[in-house]
Amino acid sequence: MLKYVLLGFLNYRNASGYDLKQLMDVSTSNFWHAKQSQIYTTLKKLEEDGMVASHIEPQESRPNRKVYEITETGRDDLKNWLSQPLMEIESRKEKLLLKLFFSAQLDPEKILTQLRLQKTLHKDNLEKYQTITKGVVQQFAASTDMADDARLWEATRRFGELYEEMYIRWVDETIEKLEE
Amino acid sequence: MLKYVLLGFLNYRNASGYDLKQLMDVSTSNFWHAKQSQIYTTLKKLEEDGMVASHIEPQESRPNRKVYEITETGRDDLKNWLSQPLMEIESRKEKLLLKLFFSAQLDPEKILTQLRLQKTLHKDNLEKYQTITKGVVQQFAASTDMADDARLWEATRRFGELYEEMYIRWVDETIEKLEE
DNA sequence: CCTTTATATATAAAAGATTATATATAAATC
DNA sequence: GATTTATATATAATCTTTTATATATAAAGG
Repeated sequence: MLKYVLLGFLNYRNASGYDLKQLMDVSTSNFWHAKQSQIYTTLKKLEEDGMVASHIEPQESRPNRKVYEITETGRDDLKNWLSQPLMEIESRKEKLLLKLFFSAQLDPEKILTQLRLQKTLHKDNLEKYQTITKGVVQQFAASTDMADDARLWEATRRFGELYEEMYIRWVDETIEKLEE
Repeated sequence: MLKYVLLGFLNYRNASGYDLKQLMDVSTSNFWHAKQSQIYTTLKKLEEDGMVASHIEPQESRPNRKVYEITETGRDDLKNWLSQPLMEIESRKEKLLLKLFFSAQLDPEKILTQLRLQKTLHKDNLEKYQTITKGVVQQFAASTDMADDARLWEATRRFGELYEEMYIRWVDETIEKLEE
Protein backbone atom coordinates (compact mmCIF):
# COMPACT_ATOMS: atom_id res chain seq x y z
CA MET A 1 0.00 0.00 0.00
CA LEU A 2 2.79 2.45 0.86
CA LYS A 3 3.71 2.03 -2.79
CA TYR A 4 0.51 3.83 -3.80
CA VAL A 5 0.97 6.63 -1.30
CA LEU A 6 4.36 7.40 -2.84
CA LEU A 7 3.07 7.08 -6.41
CA GLY A 8 0.09 9.24 -5.47
CA PHE A 9 2.30 12.08 -4.27
CA LEU A 10 4.78 11.71 -7.14
CA ASN A 11 1.88 12.00 -9.56
CA TYR A 12 1.48 15.60 -8.35
CA ARG A 13 5.14 16.53 -8.44
CA ASN A 14 8.68 15.18 -8.19
CA ALA A 15 9.99 14.64 -4.67
CA SER A 16 12.80 13.12 -2.64
CA GLY A 17 12.38 10.50 0.08
CA TYR A 18 12.72 13.24 2.63
CA ASP A 19 10.02 15.34 0.95
CA LEU A 20 7.67 12.36 0.84
CA LYS A 21 8.11 11.72 4.55
CA GLN A 22 7.27 15.37 5.31
CA LEU A 23 4.24 15.26 3.01
CA MET A 24 2.90 12.12 4.66
CA ASP A 25 3.39 13.51 8.14
CA VAL A 26 1.24 16.58 7.46
CA SER A 27 -1.41 14.95 5.31
CA THR A 28 -1.90 11.18 5.27
CA SER A 29 -0.47 10.22 8.67
CA ASN A 30 -4.03 10.25 9.97
CA PHE A 31 -4.91 7.18 7.88
CA TRP A 32 -1.56 6.01 6.51
CA HIS A 33 1.84 6.53 8.10
CA ALA A 34 5.33 5.16 7.43
CA LYS A 35 8.77 5.31 8.99
CA GLN A 36 11.58 7.00 7.10
CA SER A 37 13.41 3.71 6.55
CA GLN A 38 10.38 2.11 4.96
CA ILE A 39 9.93 5.00 2.56
CA TYR A 40 13.53 4.74 1.34
CA THR A 41 13.41 0.98 0.85
CA THR A 42 10.04 1.17 -0.92
CA LEU A 43 11.32 3.88 -3.29
CA LYS A 44 14.25 1.66 -4.13
CA LYS A 45 11.95 -1.24 -4.96
CA LEU A 46 9.70 1.04 -7.03
CA GLU A 47 12.69 2.13 -9.07
CA GLU A 48 13.75 -1.49 -9.64
CA ASP A 49 10.23 -2.19 -10.87
CA GLY A 50 10.30 0.77 -13.25
CA MET A 51 7.49 2.62 -11.47
CA VAL A 52 9.68 5.66 -10.73
CA ALA A 53 12.96 7.12 -12.01
CA SER A 54 15.46 9.18 -10.02
CA HIS A 55 18.23 11.70 -10.50
CA ILE A 56 20.65 13.31 -8.07
CA GLU A 57 20.33 17.00 -7.30
CA PRO A 58 23.66 18.26 -5.90
CA GLN A 59 23.57 20.54 -2.88
CA GLU A 60 26.28 22.47 -1.10
CA SER A 61 26.80 21.79 2.60
CA ARG A 62 23.89 19.31 2.64
CA PRO A 63 23.71 15.70 1.46
CA ASN A 64 22.65 15.56 -2.19
CA ARG A 65 18.95 15.13 -2.86
CA LYS A 66 17.75 12.07 -4.76
CA VAL A 67 14.67 13.27 -6.59
CA TYR A 68 12.13 10.77 -7.89
CA GLU A 69 9.62 11.14 -10.67
CA ILE A 70 6.79 8.82 -11.64
CA THR A 71 7.01 6.88 -14.94
CA GLU A 72 4.20 5.97 -17.31
CA THR A 73 4.19 2.46 -15.87
CA GLY A 74 3.85 3.91 -12.39
CA ARG A 75 1.02 6.21 -13.46
CA ASP A 76 -0.86 3.30 -15.02
CA ASP A 77 -0.43 1.19 -11.91
CA LEU A 78 -1.66 4.02 -9.68
CA LYS A 79 -4.75 4.71 -11.81
CA ASN A 80 -5.53 1.00 -11.96
CA TRP A 81 -5.36 0.74 -8.17
CA LEU A 82 -7.48 3.86 -7.69
CA SER A 83 -10.27 2.51 -9.88
CA GLN A 84 -10.27 -0.94 -8.26
CA PRO A 85 -13.10 -1.05 -5.67
CA LEU A 86 -12.43 -2.18 -2.09
CA MET A 87 -14.58 -5.21 -1.33
CA GLU A 88 -13.73 -5.52 2.35
CA ILE A 89 -13.71 -3.31 5.39
CA GLU A 90 -10.45 -2.42 7.04
CA SER A 91 -9.56 -4.22 10.24
CA ARG A 92 -8.36 -2.22 13.22
CA LYS A 93 -5.82 -2.90 15.93
CA GLU A 94 -6.34 -1.15 19.25
CA LYS A 95 -4.00 -2.01 22.10
CA LEU A 96 -6.15 -0.14 24.60
CA LEU A 97 -9.21 -2.26 23.84
CA LEU A 98 -7.06 -5.36 24.06
CA LYS A 99 -5.87 -4.43 27.53
CA LEU A 100 -9.36 -3.49 28.58
CA PHE A 101 -10.66 -6.87 27.40
CA PHE A 102 -8.20 -8.76 29.61
CA SER A 103 -8.09 -6.33 32.54
CA ALA A 104 -10.62 -7.97 34.85
CA GLN A 105 -7.92 -9.69 36.92
CA LEU A 106 -6.06 -6.44 37.34
CA ASP A 107 -6.53 -3.73 39.96
CA PRO A 108 -9.65 -1.87 38.68
CA GLU A 109 -8.08 1.51 39.44
CA LYS A 110 -5.27 0.79 37.00
CA ILE A 111 -7.44 0.44 33.93
CA LEU A 112 -9.29 3.64 34.85
CA THR A 113 -5.97 5.50 35.01
CA GLN A 114 -5.10 4.19 31.57
CA LEU A 115 -8.45 5.22 30.15
CA ARG A 116 -8.04 8.72 31.56
CA LEU A 117 -4.55 8.99 30.09
CA GLN A 118 -5.79 7.91 26.66
CA LYS A 119 -8.55 10.48 26.86
CA THR A 120 -5.98 13.24 27.32
CA LEU A 121 -3.94 12.00 24.38
CA HIS A 122 -6.98 11.84 22.13
CA LYS A 123 -8.14 15.29 23.19
CA ASP A 124 -4.77 16.72 22.13
CA ASN A 125 -5.07 14.89 18.84
CA LEU A 126 -8.56 16.23 18.23
CA GLU A 127 -7.29 19.78 18.67
CA LYS A 128 -4.55 19.05 16.15
CA TYR A 129 -7.14 18.04 13.55
CA GLN A 130 -9.22 21.14 14.22
CA THR A 131 -6.32 23.57 13.79
CA ILE A 132 -3.09 22.57 12.07
CA THR A 133 -4.38 20.04 9.57
CA LYS A 134 -7.28 22.22 8.52
CA GLY A 135 -4.74 24.97 7.83
CA VAL A 136 -2.70 22.68 5.64
CA VAL A 137 -5.71 21.76 3.53
CA GLN A 138 -6.75 25.40 3.17
CA GLN A 139 -3.26 26.36 2.10
CA PHE A 140 -3.20 23.72 -0.63
CA ALA A 141 -6.64 24.78 -1.78
CA ALA A 142 -5.84 28.49 -1.92
CA SER A 143 -2.51 28.18 -3.67
CA THR A 144 -3.47 25.82 -6.45
CA ASP A 145 -6.14 25.02 -8.98
CA MET A 146 -6.87 21.84 -7.06
CA ALA A 147 -10.34 22.59 -5.80
CA ASP A 148 -11.39 18.94 -6.22
CA ASP A 149 -8.38 17.71 -4.31
CA ALA A 150 -9.05 20.11 -1.44
CA ARG A 151 -12.55 18.72 -1.02
CA LEU A 152 -11.20 15.20 -0.80
CA TRP A 153 -8.42 16.20 1.60
CA GLU A 154 -10.96 17.96 3.80
CA ALA A 155 -13.00 14.74 3.89
CA THR A 156 -10.01 12.77 5.19
CA ARG A 157 -9.26 15.45 7.80
CA ARG A 158 -12.89 15.34 8.85
CA PHE A 159 -12.62 11.59 9.40
CA GLY A 160 -9.83 12.14 11.90
CA GLU A 161 -11.91 14.72 13.72
CA LEU A 162 -15.00 12.51 13.91
CA TYR A 163 -12.91 9.54 15.00
CA GLU A 164 -11.35 11.44 17.89
CA GLU A 165 -14.73 12.80 18.98
CA MET A 166 -16.14 9.28 18.96
CA TYR A 167 -13.15 7.92 20.85
CA ILE A 168 -13.43 10.54 23.59
CA ARG A 169 -17.16 9.93 23.94
CA TRP A 170 -16.51 6.20 24.24
CA VAL A 171 -13.82 6.69 26.92
CA ASP A 172 -16.20 8.93 28.92
CA GLU A 173 -18.99 6.39 28.66
CA THR A 174 -16.68 3.53 29.64
CA ILE A 175 -15.15 5.33 32.62
CA GLU A 176 -18.64 6.16 33.86
CA LYS A 177 -19.78 2.53 33.64
CA LEU A 178 -16.67 1.19 35.33
CA GLU A 179 -16.88 3.68 38.19
CA GLU A 180 -20.37 2.51 39.19
CA MET B 1 0.96 -8.07 20.75
CA LEU B 2 -0.69 -11.30 19.54
CA LYS B 3 1.39 -12.90 22.25
CA TYR B 4 -0.70 -11.15 24.91
CA VAL B 5 -4.00 -12.04 23.27
CA LEU B 6 -3.05 -15.72 23.47
CA LEU B 7 -1.74 -15.44 27.03
CA GLY B 8 -4.87 -13.48 27.95
CA PHE B 9 -7.17 -16.28 26.79
CA LEU B 10 -4.99 -19.06 28.21
CA ASN B 11 -5.14 -17.28 31.56
CA TYR B 12 -8.86 -18.12 31.61
CA ARG B 13 -8.57 -21.70 30.46
CA ASN B 14 -6.45 -24.16 28.48
CA ALA B 15 -6.97 -24.13 24.73
CA SER B 16 -5.64 -25.37 21.41
CA GLY B 17 -4.56 -23.19 18.52
CA TYR B 18 -7.85 -23.95 16.85
CA ASP B 19 -9.81 -22.93 19.96
CA LEU B 20 -7.87 -19.67 20.21
CA LYS B 21 -8.64 -18.80 16.60
CA GLN B 22 -12.36 -19.38 17.25
CA LEU B 23 -12.26 -17.32 20.45
CA MET B 24 -10.56 -14.40 18.72
CA ASP B 25 -13.01 -14.46 15.83
CA VAL B 26 -16.03 -14.08 18.10
CA SER B 27 -14.56 -11.66 20.62
CA THR B 28 -11.39 -9.67 19.88
CA SER B 29 -11.48 -9.60 16.06
CA ASN B 30 -13.09 -6.17 16.35
CA PHE B 31 -9.84 -4.68 17.72
CA TRP B 32 -7.31 -7.49 17.25
CA HIS B 33 -7.37 -10.23 14.64
CA ALA B 34 -4.90 -12.88 13.47
CA LYS B 35 -4.63 -15.50 10.77
CA GLN B 36 -4.52 -19.16 11.74
CA SER B 37 -0.88 -19.51 10.63
CA GLN B 38 0.24 -16.62 12.80
CA ILE B 39 -1.48 -18.10 15.85
CA TYR B 40 0.29 -21.44 15.42
CA THR B 41 3.74 -19.89 14.92
CA THR B 42 3.26 -17.53 17.86
CA LEU B 43 2.21 -20.41 20.14
CA LYS B 44 5.35 -22.27 19.11
CA LYS B 45 7.52 -19.28 20.01
CA LEU B 46 5.68 -18.83 23.32
CA GLU B 47 6.43 -22.44 24.19
CA GLU B 48 10.12 -22.01 23.31
CA ASP B 49 10.19 -18.98 25.63
CA GLY B 50 8.57 -20.94 28.47
CA MET B 51 5.43 -18.79 28.54
CA VAL B 52 3.15 -21.74 27.81
CA ALA B 53 3.33 -25.54 28.00
CA SER B 54 1.49 -28.04 25.80
CA HIS B 55 0.29 -31.62 25.78
CA ILE B 56 -1.36 -33.74 23.09
CA GLU B 57 -4.98 -34.80 23.50
CA PRO B 58 -5.65 -37.83 21.28
CA GLN B 59 -8.86 -37.89 19.27
CA GLU B 60 -10.44 -40.54 17.10
CA SER B 61 -11.15 -39.75 13.48
CA ARG B 62 -9.86 -36.17 13.93
CA PRO B 63 -6.30 -34.84 14.13
CA ASN B 64 -5.06 -34.84 17.71
CA ARG B 65 -5.50 -31.63 19.68
CA LYS B 66 -2.43 -29.82 21.03
CA VAL B 67 -3.66 -28.13 24.17
CA TYR B 68 -1.72 -25.24 25.67
CA GLU B 69 -1.68 -23.96 29.23
CA ILE B 70 -0.11 -20.81 30.60
CA THR B 71 2.95 -21.08 32.89
CA GLU B 72 3.87 -18.89 35.87
CA THR B 73 6.36 -17.03 33.66
CA GLY B 74 3.62 -16.40 31.12
CA ARG B 75 1.21 -15.19 33.78
CA ASP B 76 3.80 -12.76 35.15
CA ASP B 77 4.54 -11.41 31.69
CA LEU B 78 0.83 -10.93 30.98
CA LYS B 79 0.18 -9.10 34.26
CA ASN B 80 3.21 -6.93 33.72
CA TRP B 81 2.00 -5.94 30.26
CA LEU B 82 -1.51 -5.26 31.53
CA SER B 83 -0.31 -2.86 34.20
CA GLN B 84 2.07 -0.98 31.87
CA PRO B 85 0.31 2.23 30.72
CA LEU B 86 0.06 3.08 27.00
CA MET B 87 1.76 6.41 26.40
CA GLU B 88 0.81 6.79 22.72
CA ILE B 89 -2.32 6.67 20.64
CA GLU B 90 -2.78 3.93 18.13
CA SER B 91 -2.24 4.76 14.46
CA ARG B 92 -4.80 3.68 11.91
CA LYS B 93 -4.54 2.46 8.34
CA GLU B 94 -7.56 3.06 6.11
CA LYS B 95 -7.26 2.16 2.45
CA LEU B 96 -10.52 3.90 1.60
CA LEU B 97 -9.27 7.25 2.92
CA LEU B 98 -6.03 6.75 1.01
CA LYS B 99 -7.88 6.24 -2.24
CA LEU B 100 -10.14 9.16 -1.53
CA PHE B 101 -7.12 11.38 -0.90
CA PHE B 102 -5.64 10.62 -4.32
CA SER B 103 -8.88 10.27 -6.27
CA ALA B 104 -9.12 13.78 -7.75
CA GLN B 105 -7.70 12.72 -11.12
CA LEU B 106 -10.12 9.83 -11.32
CA ASP B 107 -13.63 9.84 -12.70
CA PRO B 108 -15.65 11.44 -9.84
CA GLU B 109 -18.44 8.89 -10.21
CA LYS B 110 -16.01 6.08 -9.38
CA ILE B 111 -15.11 7.29 -5.91
CA LEU B 112 -18.81 7.82 -5.12
CA THR B 113 -19.51 4.20 -6.07
CA GLN B 114 -16.74 3.05 -3.76
CA LEU B 115 -18.06 5.18 -0.91
CA ARG B 116 -21.55 3.73 -1.36
CA LEU B 117 -20.15 0.20 -1.37
CA GLN B 118 -18.21 0.80 1.83
CA LYS B 119 -21.33 2.19 3.44
CA THR B 120 -23.16 -1.07 2.74
CA LEU B 121 -20.31 -3.12 4.18
CA HIS B 122 -20.15 -1.00 7.34
CA LYS B 123 -23.91 -1.15 7.78
CA ASP B 124 -23.75 -4.95 7.75
CA ASN B 125 -20.94 -4.81 10.25
CA LEU B 126 -22.90 -2.50 12.54
CA GLU B 127 -25.76 -4.95 12.58
CA LYS B 128 -23.33 -7.71 13.51
CA TYR B 129 -22.17 -5.73 16.56
CA GLN B 130 -25.73 -5.06 17.62
CA THR B 131 -26.83 -8.68 17.49
CA ILE B 132 -24.33 -11.56 17.41
CA THR B 133 -21.50 -10.04 19.43
CA LYS B 134 -23.84 -8.73 22.11
CA GLY B 135 -25.21 -12.25 22.44
CA VAL B 136 -21.73 -13.66 22.93
CA VAL B 137 -21.01 -11.23 25.74
CA GLN B 138 -24.33 -11.96 27.43
CA GLN B 139 -23.70 -15.69 27.22
CA PHE B 140 -20.31 -15.36 28.88
CA ALA B 141 -21.79 -13.12 31.55
CA ALA B 142 -24.71 -15.42 32.34
CA SER B 143 -22.77 -18.65 32.48
CA THR B 144 -19.89 -17.55 34.69
CA ASP B 145 -18.98 -15.59 37.76
CA MET B 146 -17.22 -13.11 35.50
CA ALA B 147 -19.41 -10.06 35.97
CA ASP B 148 -16.39 -7.74 35.80
CA ASP B 149 -15.17 -9.33 32.59
CA ALA B 150 -18.59 -8.99 30.99
CA ARG B 151 -18.59 -5.25 31.67
CA LEU B 152 -15.21 -4.89 29.98
CA TRP B 153 -16.21 -7.07 27.04
CA GLU B 154 -19.36 -5.01 26.60
CA ALA B 155 -17.18 -1.88 26.49
CA THR B 156 -15.11 -3.30 23.61
CA ARG B 157 -18.25 -4.36 21.74
CA ARG B 158 -19.65 -0.87 22.24
CA PHE B 159 -16.53 0.59 20.66
CA GLY B 160 -17.15 -1.37 17.49
CA GLU B 161 -20.75 -0.18 17.43
CA LEU B 162 -19.81 3.50 17.91
CA TYR B 163 -17.06 3.20 15.32
CA GLU B 164 -19.40 1.83 12.67
CA GLU B 165 -22.01 4.49 13.43
CA MET B 166 -19.36 7.18 13.08
CA TYR B 167 -18.07 5.66 9.85
CA ILE B 168 -21.51 5.54 8.27
CA ARG B 169 -22.22 9.14 9.27
CA TRP B 170 -18.91 10.20 7.75
CA VAL B 171 -19.61 8.38 4.48
CA ASP B 172 -23.05 10.04 4.25
CA GLU B 173 -21.58 13.46 4.92
CA THR B 174 -18.80 12.90 2.37
CA ILE B 175 -21.11 11.61 -0.38
CA GLU B 176 -23.35 14.62 0.14
CA LYS B 177 -20.46 17.08 -0.19
CA LEU B 178 -19.05 15.38 -3.27
CA GLU B 179 -22.43 15.27 -5.02
CA GLU B 180 -22.82 19.06 -4.83
C1' DC C 1 29.36 27.88 23.97
C1' DC C 2 26.56 23.93 23.77
C1' DT C 3 22.55 21.47 22.45
C1' DT C 4 18.83 20.78 19.60
C1' DT C 5 16.47 20.99 15.21
C1' DA C 6 16.38 20.63 10.42
C1' DT C 7 18.27 18.98 6.28
C1' DA C 8 19.32 14.49 3.67
C1' DT C 9 20.14 9.27 2.50
C1' DA C 10 20.91 4.49 3.46
C1' DT C 11 21.21 -0.27 5.26
C1' DA C 12 21.05 -4.31 8.55
C1' DA C 13 18.44 -7.00 11.53
C1' DA C 14 14.45 -8.36 13.58
C1' DA C 15 9.60 -8.61 14.28
C1' DG C 16 5.00 -8.97 12.63
C1' DA C 17 1.68 -10.54 9.28
C1' DT C 18 -0.14 -12.67 4.94
C1' DT C 19 -0.56 -16.12 1.33
C1' DA C 20 -0.27 -20.56 -0.04
C1' DT C 21 0.00 -25.19 0.66
C1' DA C 22 -0.18 -29.97 2.77
C1' DT C 23 -2.63 -33.59 5.30
C1' DA C 24 -6.92 -36.11 7.17
C1' DT C 25 -11.83 -37.31 7.96
C1' DA C 26 -16.83 -36.90 9.31
C1' DA C 27 -21.08 -34.78 8.52
C1' DA C 28 -24.10 -32.07 6.05
C1' DT C 29 -25.76 -30.05 1.91
C1' DC C 30 -26.65 -29.89 -3.04
C1' DG D 1 -22.53 -38.92 -6.05
C1' DA D 2 -20.04 -34.55 -5.46
C1' DT D 3 -19.08 -30.54 -3.00
C1' DT D 4 -18.83 -27.84 1.04
C1' DT D 5 -18.23 -27.14 5.97
C1' DA D 6 -16.19 -28.19 10.22
C1' DT D 7 -12.62 -30.24 12.79
C1' DA D 8 -7.38 -29.94 13.57
C1' DT D 9 -2.13 -28.78 12.92
C1' DA D 10 1.92 -27.18 10.50
C1' DT D 11 5.42 -24.95 7.54
C1' DA D 12 7.57 -22.37 3.57
C1' DA D 13 7.85 -18.23 1.25
C1' DT D 14 6.96 -13.65 0.96
C1' DC D 15 5.68 -9.11 2.20
C1' DT D 16 5.31 -5.34 5.50
C1' DT D 17 6.90 -2.73 9.23
C1' DT D 18 9.81 -1.37 13.06
C1' DT D 19 14.13 -0.55 15.44
C1' DA D 20 18.60 0.71 15.32
C1' DT D 21 22.48 2.63 13.37
C1' DA D 22 25.74 5.43 10.37
C1' DT D 23 27.13 9.83 8.24
C1' DA D 24 27.30 15.11 7.66
C1' DT D 25 26.53 20.10 8.48
C1' DA D 26 24.07 24.66 9.03
C1' DA D 27 21.13 27.36 11.74
C1' DA D 28 18.66 28.46 15.68
C1' DG D 29 17.79 28.49 20.50
C1' DG D 30 19.10 28.43 25.28
